Formats: sequence, C-alpha cells, structure tokens
Amino acid sequence: MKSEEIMDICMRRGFLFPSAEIYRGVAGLWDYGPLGTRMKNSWENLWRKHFLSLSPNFHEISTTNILPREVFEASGHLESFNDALAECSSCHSRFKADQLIEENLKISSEGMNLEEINKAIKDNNLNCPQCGGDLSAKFFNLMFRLELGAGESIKEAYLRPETAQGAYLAFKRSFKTLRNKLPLGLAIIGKAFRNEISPRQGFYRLREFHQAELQIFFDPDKVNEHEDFESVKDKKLRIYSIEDRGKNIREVKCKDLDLPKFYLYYMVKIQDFYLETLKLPREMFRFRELDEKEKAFYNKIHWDFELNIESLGGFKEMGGIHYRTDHDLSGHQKLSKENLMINVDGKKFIPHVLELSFGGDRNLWALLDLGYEKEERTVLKLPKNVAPYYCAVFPLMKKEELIKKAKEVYKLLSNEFSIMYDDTGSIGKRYRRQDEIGTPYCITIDYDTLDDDTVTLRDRDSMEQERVRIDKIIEILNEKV
RNA sequence: GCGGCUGUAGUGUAGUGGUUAGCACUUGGGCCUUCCAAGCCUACGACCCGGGUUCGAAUCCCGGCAGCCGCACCA
Repeated sequence: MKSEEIMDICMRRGFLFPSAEIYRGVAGLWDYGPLGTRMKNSWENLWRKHFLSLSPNFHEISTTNILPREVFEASGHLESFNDALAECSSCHSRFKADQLIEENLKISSEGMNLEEINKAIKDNNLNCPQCGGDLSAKFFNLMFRLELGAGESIKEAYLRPETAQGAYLAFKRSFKTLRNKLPLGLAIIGKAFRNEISPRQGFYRLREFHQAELQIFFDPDKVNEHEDFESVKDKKLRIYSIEDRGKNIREVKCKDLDLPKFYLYYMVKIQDFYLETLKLPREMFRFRELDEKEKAFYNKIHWDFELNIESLGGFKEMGGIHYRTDHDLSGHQKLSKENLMINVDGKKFIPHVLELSFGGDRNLWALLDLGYEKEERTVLKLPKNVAPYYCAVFPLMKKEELIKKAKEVYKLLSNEFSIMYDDTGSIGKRYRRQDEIGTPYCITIDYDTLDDDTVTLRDRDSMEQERVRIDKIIEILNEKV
C-alpha cells in the first residue's frame, strides 16, 4: 500500500523510472530521474563528507566495473556465487544440486563438475521431488559474465558484484602513493551488478545497483584499539544481537560490547551517519548481528545496519560492517603471485580489512519511506540535506512585477542552494507540489516585498511562515540546514 | 524459475464482442486571485506487446513482458 504510494510519487514526479520502460522494462533495472538523481548525489556527498573526514588517510578512488576472471577466482565469488541447480524437464522446478545429491546419496558433491553431477543424478535415478520428472543440472552464477575482445583472444571477465574488489586491487599502489601509512581507507562509490534470478520487492533487490563502500586496511595486531576510541566509548549503540532475536533492541554503551575497539568505533560512526547527519528517528535504526548461516563466507565479524521500513515490512538491511580479515588480499596474493605484504616499522604482514558497505538505492528508498506522510496533505519529510531541492521561490501571483522580483531572488539563491522557481497555479497548490517532493523551504514574493524587501519563508514540516529580509535569506537558510 | 491473481492517459477508474473508449485528479496554456491542492475556459494524453479466433477484439484464446501474493533464490 505505502510502497505503491511512494512509487507513485517517484514515477510521477521524476525520482525513479523502470529502465527501458518503453520496451516494457526489465525486472531489477531502474533509472533515476531528475529528482532522484539530485537526491542520490546529495546522499553520496553526505556519505563522502561523513566517512572520508574520519581520517586524513581515507581517500576516494574510482575503479572499473569490469574485472577479469582471476579477480573473482581469488575472491571466492566464482565458486560461491556459482550454484549448480538441477532443473526438472517437465515442471521446471529448480533445486540445489549439491543438496539433492547429499541428501539422497549421502555423498558430498564438492569438487564435482557439471558432467559428474549429471552422471550422479542419472546413475542414481534422482527424479524431481516435485513431480518425478527428469532432472538435469546447470550452473547459475550470480555474476554477469562478459567476453572481452573477439575471436581467439577473448578474455573472460565479469561485472563486479561488489565495489570492494577494486579497492583490494588498488591497495598496493595506493598504499605506496599515500606513503605507507595505516590505517588506510579506500572508498568507492559506484555500481555493482548481480544477476538475481527473480528480483522482487520493487526497488529493494536490483540487478544493477549503487554501493558506497569504505575499505579500511589496518594492522591486525591493532584491532583492539583506535586512537579516537575515548571519544565514543560511552556512546550507546542500538543493537540486536543473535541472543536478542525475538526480543527488543538494546541500547548498549560501546565499551560494554564484546567487540574489537576498531570495529566498535566505526559502528558508532555509522550510527551517527543515520542519527546525526541524516537526523533519522533513533528508534528506526539498529545493528543486527548475523549468524553463521547468514554471514558472507569472507567475514569474521558481520553486523548489518538496518532501518525500519514500513513499505518493506520492517527492519531492512541498509548495509553491513564486515571484518573481512586478510581474506581478499591473501587470495589475490596467492593467485596473482604479487607480494601484497607491507612493511611497517620493520614488521611485514598482510593488512586486515574492515569494510563499511552501504547499498545506495535501498538507502534512498528508506529515506523516501521514512519521510512519506499522507494526511490532509502529502508530504515527503526528507532530511533537508538530501531533498532534491532545498528551497523554492514563488511570486504570490502571476503578475509581472512580482515575477520580476521573484526571479531576482531565485537568481540570488541559485548560486548557494539547489533551488527551483514556480509561478503556475495558486499559491497553495505550489506549496503542496513542493511538499510532495520534500522541498524544505518555500519563499514567496508579494506586494510588500516590492516596498520593504522582505519575503515569506514557509517551512515544509510545520507549514509555518515567517517574514524575513531578502539580504538575510542566505544566512537564515544556511543556519537551517 | 514454478503456481495463483492482475495489466485501459502520469494516477485512480468506467467500459465483458460492434462506444467518436467515458469520468475524476494531474499536467500545459489562458482568465481570476494578496499565502496553503478554490473557481472558470482550453489543450495534451490510454486499451502492456505479439499472435490466434471472429465479418468485427480493450473485451475471448495462446505466448511474451511487467506487477502483486506464495514457493524457490537472495554472496
């Protein structure tokens, strides 16, 4: 219900559209329209500002979407993203081949190739559990496979399923370039691709999506320290651990949690991003601990951070904080034969990685959901710093002298803020239009303005109005952000 | 991918074999209007795609695509 209402605004007002819509679209592919793009850019910029400022040695890089096969061999994605599924020739149900073989034949299918799996199925007369039909196995990989070049010289490559690998590949040179200092943070804001079998839930699971990830490389001997830990030790984190399942979220002081300090510090900074930078309601946020089954194969410690999204039925993952150890760098060192060890003060080691990973698209959806309000009016109470427009300027009526003045004010402000101008329809209608796309402030020019250079400043959330001088507006708006 | 339900302007809908495919809101233009979706005039705009049945299909049948629900999948 709410999900459709938000999607309605998104399509009608230009936040999101189905990609290739005139060809009926494709599940899991979405375009950002003009307003959505503004919002996405703002969110990404806030993210940059918040996370890159945590250390002078945190830097953003931009790496390719296409990477050669070896990268994912080393990372483990080729293997663990690659499931052999047995498909029934009559009812087309699919089953995991390894499970089927293990359960029925009590042998492990590990290491079997497709031929061997199919032979095992055939020799043992394994039939479809659903209808009894014939089964044949095929590999389904969640990564998009590409062929680079042509003819004999084709190189096998994949679209990256996470931005992270780019940072690991760039680590060695970045570390040198940045003069051999740890911790080193490499952030990548970009796209990732997963060939989801059936993307559902509208905008939540996509085939092409945005990630904002920060890979922090550090000395594993120092995992239980952080130079600024003192400043966060008494901060309360909202946690939902494995033991808390079925119970309530707890607020626990950072220093009382049994997690490495280096990890805790960044949990606090992530929580701050949501509660302080975006100013979301505290009760909508939590960290959720993943159990062994849910954890990604490369993670030693893995908590997700979640927001309570009504349109998606409750708390949903916005990202994760992953202690990946040296899984990736060691894997790349082994396969590439490149030495990825570093030497810090005479100590040689492969650094460990703490990954802060955010799903861009679902974060935006969350903001739309949390902001959406429909009572006597429809209003998107977006955080002011991510709203597509910060302010709109109107002449009270469509009269030449008011329009002229309004355009002057528009021009004055457009250098400072993301701003829009509108002079069609009644003033009330124009306010409502801005409410619907979340514009925090509207400025109206009336006949008094022509006499005394004051305007009406109207607040999106309270609908209250105040009279302010034009030469003070920039200052006043800046204070309100 | 399987099963069930669904698909008419941007949105919500009317239309169940022959309609110039109707209505409301939205949007563009105009009039009016001194602060919260007012009113008046006017314009734009749709049968998801393909095939079949039929003299004739938005309507019936088949396939595709998309959406919703359930199953499976979700590193």
